[in-house]
Amino acid sequence: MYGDFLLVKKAAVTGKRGLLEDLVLNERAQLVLNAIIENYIQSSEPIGSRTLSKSLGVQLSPATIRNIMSDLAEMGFLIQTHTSAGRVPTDKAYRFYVNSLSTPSSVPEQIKQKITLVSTEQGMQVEGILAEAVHLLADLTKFACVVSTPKASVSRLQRIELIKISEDRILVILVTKAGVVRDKIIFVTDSHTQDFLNSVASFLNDKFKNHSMQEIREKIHQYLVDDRNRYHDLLAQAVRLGKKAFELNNPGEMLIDGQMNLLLDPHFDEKSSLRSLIDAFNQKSEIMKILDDSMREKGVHIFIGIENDFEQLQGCSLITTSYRNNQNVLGSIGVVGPTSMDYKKIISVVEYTAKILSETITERSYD
Amino acid sequence: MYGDFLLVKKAAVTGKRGLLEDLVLNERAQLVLNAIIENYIQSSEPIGSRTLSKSLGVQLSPATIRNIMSDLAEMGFLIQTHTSAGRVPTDKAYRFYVNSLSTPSSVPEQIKQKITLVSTEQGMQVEGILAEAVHLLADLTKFACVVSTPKASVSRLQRIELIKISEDRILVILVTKAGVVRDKIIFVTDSHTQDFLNSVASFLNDKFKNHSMQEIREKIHQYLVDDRNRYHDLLAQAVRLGKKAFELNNPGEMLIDGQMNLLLDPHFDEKSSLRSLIDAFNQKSEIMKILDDSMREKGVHIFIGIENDFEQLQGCSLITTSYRNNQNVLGSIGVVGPTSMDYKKIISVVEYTAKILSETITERSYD
DNA sequence: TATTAGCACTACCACCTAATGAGTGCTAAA
DNA sequence: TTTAGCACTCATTAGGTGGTAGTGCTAATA
Repeated sequence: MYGDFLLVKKAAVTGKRGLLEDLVLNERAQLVLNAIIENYIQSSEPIGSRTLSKSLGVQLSPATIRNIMSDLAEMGFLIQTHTSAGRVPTDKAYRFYVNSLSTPSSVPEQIKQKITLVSTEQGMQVEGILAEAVHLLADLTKFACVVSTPKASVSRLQRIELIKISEDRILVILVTKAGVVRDKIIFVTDSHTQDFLNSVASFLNDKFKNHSMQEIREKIHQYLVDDRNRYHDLLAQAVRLGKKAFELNNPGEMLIDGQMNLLLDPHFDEKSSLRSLIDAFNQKSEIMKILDDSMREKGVHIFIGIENDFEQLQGCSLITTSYRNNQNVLGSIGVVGPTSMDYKKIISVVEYTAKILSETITERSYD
Repeated sequence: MYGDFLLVKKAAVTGKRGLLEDLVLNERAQLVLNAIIENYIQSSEPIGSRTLSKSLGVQLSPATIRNIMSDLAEMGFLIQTHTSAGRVPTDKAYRFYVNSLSTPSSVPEQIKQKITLVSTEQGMQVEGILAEAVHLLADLTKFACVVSTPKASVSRLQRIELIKISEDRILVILVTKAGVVRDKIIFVTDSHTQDFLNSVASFLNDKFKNHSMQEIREKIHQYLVDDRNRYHDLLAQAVRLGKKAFELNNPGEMLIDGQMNLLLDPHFDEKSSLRSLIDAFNQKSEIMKILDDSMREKGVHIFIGIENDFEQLQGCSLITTSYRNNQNVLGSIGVVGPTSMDYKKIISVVEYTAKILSETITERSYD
């Protein structure tokens, strides 16, 4: 049994002796593993010991590499598609590889220039900018890309408008500080004049401007709990309409671009793996969930293959990060691609795109 | 030479003797051609004389059918992939087939029920309904589907709002009778108070409510041509702001759904034909143009293969039709699929979906 | 004259086989 | 511990075969 000689107690490395909580590979094994992964990312073909021996910087014979590879396979970092084939990295290997990427590689100047292009048009609003960003990202990465639109709930109110549509319908328009305009219809039992609605809107604007939707909902709830008879008619009506107007509205949208890119990727050429991806995209909610989660914590989030909770996504990797204005985190943007994607490159491109996106949206915010 | 015996002078058929403007196939040739097309639509495999002889209603020997097929091939209705293969319909054949579909086949009750599902949610706005419709259509047809969002220009004004964002930025919100809310930022050189903007908005609303955007632009232009000194300040400012506010805004969006469906279709399994389709979808403008065109004329529009002006689309067929509210034609909805699609079915589904979509949107309109 | 039967021919396809080659694991030597 | 050497495995490829679904042509038939 070789096996063990590749392992170094993490305790020894970190200096915390005796803790033994995890194990890491020795230097040479790492070298080989990384080389395999990077080769495979490039070629998409199983890597054999001979080819690796040549391309590897260090002088190692194929036989030695075979020994190392054999051990790595036993530890679950590599698998063979069949006995006499080269080896292919597992999800575990990619995880190891990604974790070992300490310094985020910088984005090439050429790509930076392309990303700066976002938002040349002056009048463009948030949704347009997002669409442009996700399209750009899809173009740069050649994978499928997604972006979640800002959640209204976290943003602060800039203004509310109430527009009478018919006797029982009122169009509510909410403008948030983040620059997002949302509209919805509410139904009422008794009819109001437009003048009256204007007064109500004016009242709500005075009262709630600059408050977050969450706060507003809470305050309205408070009013309702209080004895409503204490209030004069306008206020009572305002509160009642306000409750409906600020009710939790659309759960947030998601824009997708570049799905078709996946078709051209050699890793998805068997139709079976595509089918599940199609399902994943059709049923937006799961991807949405991942994007939502990645809003909560700063930085780039990476989900590799089986790490995804959603089964349909376990054949691919997601790289997401949040975007924000100067006040709040607004949403997430991300890439969906094969587990064998070029993590180094994609991570940096996603990160940089999100940065530029944040800057652009901050510029357009209404503060 | 057989050839000619299949042809009947159209003149003879229509009764206009001597005109000779076009030629049509004789009855039996039509029968065979239609059978080939319908078989091919089902099986996606070249059709041979023997199989056809069996499946054909009329009693005809394979040899006879071969003669007919040979002539049809010579006339450009059929091609062979190789010498000893069965025959496959050309775009010309599909065109003939589609033209001969006189009575639009009715939609099966089962599918009708699914289509009625559109718009269960009460508060949903136009864009949401469109998204639902295009998703539904993609699901029913198993092809890629597109829908263009309503052009603001044709619709009538319900209301305009002007919201001060910063000293030099004003958020314009346009609500149309069709139920579409559009927003954009305009830039101004001198600052206004929100109260002033309210007056301007109120003025514009009084003046222009129920007028089409086109009319409004013309009227504003008229004001500007007139000596502007004749007007008092509010009006002058209103006109100036109004001009910017009603300027031709976004060229209209397009929603796409079900692109991935095309991957599963046997006709697109060679990557080459997919590539051009990906381009077509990335460069939305061309498909948009087709949708725009199909708004101008009533009914279902069918573009088969090479009939498409846009080269990237010449490998597939488009079926589009417009949707409307009770006032105006608003946009188009359509399907993009292989040239060998089941035209009979797809046409009827597109038509019916557009009908239901129109009804739903009319219901939600603000008139 | 239109239709059909018969026949020679073609080319794809599925199947087999053998050769090739890239890869492995193991063992023994350095 | 590393490496060279060797036997082995298995996917891939090329060549060859028979079968089959198709054609075109010709001559006989209704």
